[in-house]
Amino acid sequence: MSKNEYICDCNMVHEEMVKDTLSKMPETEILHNLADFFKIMGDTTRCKLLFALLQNEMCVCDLANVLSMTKSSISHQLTKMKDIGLVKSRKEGKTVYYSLDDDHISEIFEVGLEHINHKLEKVSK
Amino acid sequence: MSKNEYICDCNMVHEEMVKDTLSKMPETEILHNLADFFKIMGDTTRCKLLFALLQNEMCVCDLANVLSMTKSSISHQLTKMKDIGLVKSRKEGKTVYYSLDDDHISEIFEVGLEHINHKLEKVSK
DNA sequence: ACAACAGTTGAATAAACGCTCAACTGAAAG
DNA sequence: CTTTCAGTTGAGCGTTTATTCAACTGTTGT
Repeated sequence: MSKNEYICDCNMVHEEMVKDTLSKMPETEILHNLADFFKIMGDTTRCKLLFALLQNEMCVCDLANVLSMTKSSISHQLTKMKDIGLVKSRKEGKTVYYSLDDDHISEIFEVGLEHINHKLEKVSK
Repeated sequence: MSKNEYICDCNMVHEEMVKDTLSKMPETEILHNLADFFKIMGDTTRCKLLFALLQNEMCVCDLANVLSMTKSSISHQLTKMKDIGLVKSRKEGKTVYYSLDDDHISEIFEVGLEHINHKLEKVSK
């Protein structure tokens, strides 16, 4: 693999390491799904929804009141979260109850929260 | 807490649960930081960068070649990742080496990857 | 049959975001 | 001192995205 096979216009390249990393890189589809998954978690409104659903199964009205937002915007966000497999829903009469879909979700959410608290502690010292 | 204290225009509210959830809800600052943190992980380019740095410390040129992208766009993304505390850097002459900042990062990345693989397996069955 | 209400949906708008380009900084080598 | 090159930076462009608004669906109670 000669330097001119590389796309980027630079010479400071550790060839072996680059080759090795490329060989281990997961498929684009997987990385794309992973990024979409984190992207859905990457919004304050949806983080609040996740936290609420971490405590209890809740209906759209409950969530709208917890977040002080309209049913419409909550519903829009829940749809996205459901599409990506973060939450699931269950209908009971007129009411739709939402809950977390999978144990990985709460694990990731909590490790993330731990990380943030750890960072904030560091800053305050 | 009477129903007209709620902001949302609906009656189907489990008051106790809503009150309880509100009392446990982390500070806005924390949830905002958490969301920003996940948002930064929520991009295919940055997920690739994280995966690469999970293998080895690398310079901008290495990363540009691994991702087949310009140094400029890689540098822009690394700046964001550094701002949020995902990566750290070290200068050696003209070269800047980047690496993951914290063990939480690799943990969250790997649990996320596990989650995605788990989902994909389910679909293929 | 009809009113009331939980929830969904689509279009519209404004803000946020990623990549590109070009100019720039600063360290190393001649 | 000048050239070279790794890396950074800011403006500009097109795309994506969260919220709002209004209209709609479907279930319940009268």
